[in-house]
Amino acid sequence: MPALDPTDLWRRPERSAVGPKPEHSRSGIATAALRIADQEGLAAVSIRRVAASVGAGAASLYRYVKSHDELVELMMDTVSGEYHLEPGTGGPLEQLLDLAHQGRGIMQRHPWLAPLLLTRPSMGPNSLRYLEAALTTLESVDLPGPAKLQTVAMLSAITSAFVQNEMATARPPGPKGAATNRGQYLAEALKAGDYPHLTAALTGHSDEGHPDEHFTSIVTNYLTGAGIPSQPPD
Amino acid sequence: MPALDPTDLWRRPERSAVGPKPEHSRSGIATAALRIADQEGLAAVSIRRVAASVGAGAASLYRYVKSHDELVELMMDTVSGEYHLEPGTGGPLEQLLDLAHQGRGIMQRHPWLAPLLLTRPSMGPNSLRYLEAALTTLESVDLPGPAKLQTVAMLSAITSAFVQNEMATARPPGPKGAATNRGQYLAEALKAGDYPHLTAALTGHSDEGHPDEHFTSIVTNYLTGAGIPSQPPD
DNA sequence: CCATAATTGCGATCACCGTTCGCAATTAAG
DNA sequence: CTTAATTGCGAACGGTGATCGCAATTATGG
Repeated sequence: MPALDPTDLWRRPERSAVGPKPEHSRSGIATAALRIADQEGLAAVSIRRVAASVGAGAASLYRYVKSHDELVELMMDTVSGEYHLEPGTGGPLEQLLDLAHQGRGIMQRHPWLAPLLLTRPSMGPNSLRYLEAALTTLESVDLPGPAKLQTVAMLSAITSAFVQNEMATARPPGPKGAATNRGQYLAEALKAGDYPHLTAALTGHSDEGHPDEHFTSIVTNYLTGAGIPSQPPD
Repeated sequence: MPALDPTDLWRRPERSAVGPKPEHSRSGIATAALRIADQEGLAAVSIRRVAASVGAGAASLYRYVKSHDELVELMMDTVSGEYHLEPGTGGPLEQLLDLAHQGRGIMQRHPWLAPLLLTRPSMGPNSLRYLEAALTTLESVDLPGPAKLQTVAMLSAITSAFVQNEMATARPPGPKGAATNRGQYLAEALKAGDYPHLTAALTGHSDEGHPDEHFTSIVTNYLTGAGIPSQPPD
């Protein structure tokens, strides 16, 4: 009976017919929540915090959003609006590649996004618009519908995975030579003599080229393997 | 100053020299936490819940684990122990493919694992053993150390992404014809006429073959593109 | 013009969470 | 046998998501 599905958010009108005018709005709440999440992480996005940030009482937020999950759903759909979805040029592969790069940019701007994207795909209007655009890209490709969906989903998944890996690898801003706890422990473990290959792999100094090209090659590889052509068939 | 790094767990001895014998153990706590997470989801794994499950007071758990994060780290490393890491046969690609399949199995057995794996890689002994095995697989491959690490990390990432996508797609156990909320909303949105390609893609009945083969082809594709050979060079 | 009905804002409150503190009880070492 | 460390844990603190009830506000129908 209870509305546990955050997707219910999109079935409710933002404002109903009668009653006092709301002092706030979904978009206002969304941008406030976004600012907090971008700066302090998703964990800092609590109902009370967001409410205070827009100048409302804690309980008032529930007039705009039925649950914390719905708030997150709102945030996800809002950032989905950052895609530029003009028709685009090039073959299906090139267009999907462009979408993937855009997605990577969005996930980098909003570090909390990538993990969520895999666990709970959003179904808001902006997210659906993105999906539609991605599928439009595959219009000329001869593949069953579900396969196209799968491909687009895996594209997002790979992008998310890449970005998360990118972020986990990125060394935290430690300007001083202060050894991190993690590093200290690792050093101990390696000194013990087990894990010889791990030691070797970590010892070799990091030569990792430009991550942009790396990302491009991974995605291209996947799409090619999935049967997405670079040029539309004639 | 505070030990915020969950990795600190592995630097502490399980039992110290003096004092009364502990009534519980890390592994006991881990298995209790695992049972709860597997059955009711990671959100149900609270300190109090796990403590009660092993017959201890809530505050007592902190004698074994310094924080909730460490408890999760303990859980992750424990399931990492489910890998079978015998040397294995075949070329590097085949061996990595086998590890990926094992990983998929583990993530399916423990649905809470996949999302965590990307966000917070574990560094416990079992996790390191896995990493070592994966790198041993690449012994004969001529690639710089960091590149090998990247490859192994992306392999886990892709596997996690695939499993999460798999689970999100899997229809929840709705035996009756009861339309889910999500479905209802989607139907409405599609009926509006926007999203024609999405509609088409969803209308086409799902013909998705065996997901095992799909997974194999995706991973093989990635590994091949990453320069991992099927047979060791002579 | 006014009464009605719906809706908003929100203080108070509930249950639960992670975490800390202080203390009695237990144990190994000197 | 004394000492020092360690365990188990009840109680408490601050924060969380969520609910309830009520006063204030508003568009609509009579």
